[in-house]
Amino acid sequence: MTADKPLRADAQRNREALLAKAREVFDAGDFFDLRFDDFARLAGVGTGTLYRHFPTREALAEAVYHGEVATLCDRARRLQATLPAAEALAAFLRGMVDHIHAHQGLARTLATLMADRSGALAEGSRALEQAVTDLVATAVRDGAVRDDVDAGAVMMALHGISAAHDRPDWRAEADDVITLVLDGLRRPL
Amino acid sequence: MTADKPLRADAQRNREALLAKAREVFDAGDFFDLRFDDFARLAGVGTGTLYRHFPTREALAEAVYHGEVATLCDRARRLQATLPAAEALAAFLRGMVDHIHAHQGLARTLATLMADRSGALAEGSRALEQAVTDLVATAVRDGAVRDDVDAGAVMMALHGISAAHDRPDWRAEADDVITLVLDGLRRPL
DNA sequence: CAAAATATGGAGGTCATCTCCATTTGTCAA
DNA sequence: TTGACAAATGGAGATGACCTCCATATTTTG
Repeated sequence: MTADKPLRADAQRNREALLAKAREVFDAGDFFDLRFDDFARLAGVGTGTLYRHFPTREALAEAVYHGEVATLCDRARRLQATLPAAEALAAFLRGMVDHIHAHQGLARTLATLMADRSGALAEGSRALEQAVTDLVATAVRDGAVRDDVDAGAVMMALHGISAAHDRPDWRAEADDVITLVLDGLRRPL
Repeated sequence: MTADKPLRADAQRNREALLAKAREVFDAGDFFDLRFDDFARLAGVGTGTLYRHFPTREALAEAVYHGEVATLCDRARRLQATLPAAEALAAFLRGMVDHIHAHQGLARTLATLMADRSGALAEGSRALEQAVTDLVATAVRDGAVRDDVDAGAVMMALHGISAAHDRPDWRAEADDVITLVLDGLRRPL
C-alpha cells in the first residue's frame, strides 16, 4: 500500500508539486475560493494531470492529511518511549492542540473537506487512532487511567476540537477540553 | 427578528412545505444526492420559489437547525427548573446524545453543511450555547462544578460528538465523552 | 371589485467540474 | 545511442448543477 505502482519520474514530480502547493493553499485558507482547475495551473500542471493524481478535492486533502498523521504518530511513539504513560498521553494531547493551532488554516480546510463525505478521513485517521489507543491502553495498564472508557471517546473530543475551528476563543476552549478529558480519565469514579 | 415581514398566505404555505420536506430529506440522509432544483420539485414548488425563501443549502439547513435548537433550549430550561444544577447539566448532556442519536441523519446533514462555511451555524447555536452556559454557571454557583473551565469547552465536546457521526461505535463513544466531561468538570483538582 | 402589491415557476444563461485523446516525455532492450 | 513501447501530459470542450429573471398568477387592500 506504500508503493502501489512504481510511478514514472515526471509523474512523481508533478504529484509532489501538487501536494506541496496544496499544503500551501490549504494553510493560507484560500482553497475554497479557488476553482479546482485553477489550482492545477497554480501548481504548474494541466487539469488532466491534476485529476489523474487526485480525482477530487477530498482525495487531495486525504493525501495531505496522511502526512500530518504520520508526523503526529511519530510524536506519539517518541513520547510513549520516553515518558510515563499518563504523562505521555497528556503531552500528546496538549501537543495536538499546539499542532492544530500552528496550522489553523490547514486544520480548518481538512476538517471542512472531511465533513463533506463520511469516512474520507476515517481511513486516514486510522493510524492516528491507533496511536491514541496505544497511549490510553498503556496508561490504563499503569493504573493511571480508568478502564471503563474507550479511547474512541478521546478521538471524538479531538475531532470536536479540530472541527470547531471557527470559535472565537478556540485556543483556550481547546485546552479546556483536554483538561476535562484528562481529569475525567483520571477519575475511576 | 421573529416576525420580519408579514408573509403572504401562499408564501407562508410554501415556506412550511419546504421546511417540512427538508426535515424529511435531511433525516433520510439523501440531501446530498439531490440537485437543489430537484429538491424544489420534491417539495412541490418552483426553483425560483425555493431560492427566494432559501438562497442556499446552508440557509435551508440553518432554518431547520433553528427548530432543533429551540426544542433543545426548552428542554434545558425545563431541566434547570426542576433539578439540582449538577443533575440538570448531566441530564441535559445525556439527553443531547439521545436526541442526536434519534435524529442521526439530520444531525449528520447539519454537521456537514455547517462545516462547509464558518459561522453559518454559529449564529444559530447562540441560543444553545447560552443554555449550556447557564446550566454550567448554575452548577458552578452550587459548587458542584469547577470554575476554571469555560462552558465553551462543553460546546466543543458536543460539537465533536455530532461531527463524528460516522464512527462505527458512535453511541457508546458519545456517552463516554459525556462521562469524561462530567467527571472532569466535577473534579476541582 | 379593481388596482396594487406580492409571490410564483421554470426556461435558459453561466460557470465549475471532469473527460478525452493527440501529443509529449520517459524507460528500457538491443 | 537509438528505436519502440509505455506512461503521462495538458487543455479544449462536453456536461450538468446552480441561480436569475420576468411574464404570469395569486393575495391583499381600499
